[in-house]
Amino acid sequence: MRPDEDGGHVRLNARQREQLMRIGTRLRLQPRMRLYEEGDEANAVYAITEGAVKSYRELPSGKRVVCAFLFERDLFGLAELGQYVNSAQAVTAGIAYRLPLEELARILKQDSELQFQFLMKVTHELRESHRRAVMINRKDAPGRLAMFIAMMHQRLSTGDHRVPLPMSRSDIAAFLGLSLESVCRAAADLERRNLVKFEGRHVAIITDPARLARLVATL
Amino acid sequence: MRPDEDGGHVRLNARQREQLMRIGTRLRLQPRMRLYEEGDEANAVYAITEGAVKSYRELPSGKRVVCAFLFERDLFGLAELGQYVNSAQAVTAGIAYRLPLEELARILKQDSELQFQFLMKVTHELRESHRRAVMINRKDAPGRLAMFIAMMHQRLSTGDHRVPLPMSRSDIAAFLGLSLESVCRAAADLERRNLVKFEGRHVAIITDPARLARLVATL
DNA sequence: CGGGACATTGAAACGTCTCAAACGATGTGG
DNA sequence: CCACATCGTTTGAGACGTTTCAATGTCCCG
Repeated sequence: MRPDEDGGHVRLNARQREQLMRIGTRLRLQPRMRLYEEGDEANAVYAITEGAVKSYRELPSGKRVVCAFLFERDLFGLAELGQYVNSAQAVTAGIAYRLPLEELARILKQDSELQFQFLMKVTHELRESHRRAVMINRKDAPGRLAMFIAMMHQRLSTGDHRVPLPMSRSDIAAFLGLSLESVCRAAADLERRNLVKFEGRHVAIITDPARLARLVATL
Repeated sequence: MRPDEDGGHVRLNARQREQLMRIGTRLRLQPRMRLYEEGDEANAVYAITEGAVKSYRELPSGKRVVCAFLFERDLFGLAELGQYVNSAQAVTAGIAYRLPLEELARILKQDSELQFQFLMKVTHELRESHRRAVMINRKDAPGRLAMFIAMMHQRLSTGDHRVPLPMSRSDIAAFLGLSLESVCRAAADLERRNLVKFEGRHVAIITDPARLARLVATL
């Protein structure tokens, strides 16, 4: 019952990939481009192959909660089958495939192996969501940000110690359940303690992996 | 592509239910009974038909984070396929079915309709997890507790305004990301404002549904 | 009846939030 | 080419609310 996994990322075989390509339409993502809005009728699922997307919820007060950041090989729009319950917006330029729900359902019912991969995928997202819950449980802003950076490092592994943070500080704040200002201060704090160094606003360099790891593990 | 849903709860047909019963073993849940531990090899999925279970993660510091409370018709143990990444413990007495992963996988591959129900179920859990994220985003303890009570009311609808809260205050705190004391104070606060009244520790009575709803919606 | 876990309440300390102001990059029009 | 407007970011100071620590109270089960 073990699928072809790689750090939680499901791998499709050539046939499956080709099958999806056939029903999907390629989408060129532009920064800030909206893919769907909360409340829209859900008629497609999306798969990213390049770039970054955020899934978020708009609150009556105008505040936002970012539920997840999605990157290459992620699937989204699946979490809500009648209507979308989140909105999705591109954070950077990139490429995504739009898979019409109708046809996708047909394929999934025929190819139980492929459907199983989808089940894996959602299961994995649920796991991620739980990790987020653990992260939010921390009370200290620097700790949360450290976990976030570690998470991004793991997800977007570059081999070295450079961690891309394509999203804005506000987005990070909306994801971590902090105010924008707290994120800034937390970043400054981590830098002051020589754990990470920021290169511009969208790259973090882990300067002391061991101590950062210790901070992350200090729950 | 719309499944037979009822407020997010997937309904299985008689054949499917019977199929699962055949491979499953009935489990009599006792309060505090452990179903599995984080790190154990995952060899079964569980379905509750009665009672309440919590899924939680133990942190190095000894603190706990409750990822979810599970009730009748919920499925759990699915979120982690190689090894369990959470622990699960019964909160009350009840009944659950243990579905061995091996046989379940066989059935799912044969019955793509049933597998689809499982996909729905996990998808629904992911949605729930997002709602939790929104709840945690609130900074005020009374607001969080109000949302929690509203959530429980919706999930365990009793028709009237009585809301069962089978779990302990600590569990609620571990779920909401608050300290035990804050939950108590929040409860006292809601009671002082005449929004809900507590009958013992495990029943909340919504005395002013309109104002409670307004507080819940004040995000 | 007593023990132990759970729950409640009080008082002080800490850290984030909010409000406000300055800073930096970016892009447009004079 | 520069002034200027705009957006996102950074930094500062005070207020608020939760956490923590500690003591007391309550329920449940042997």
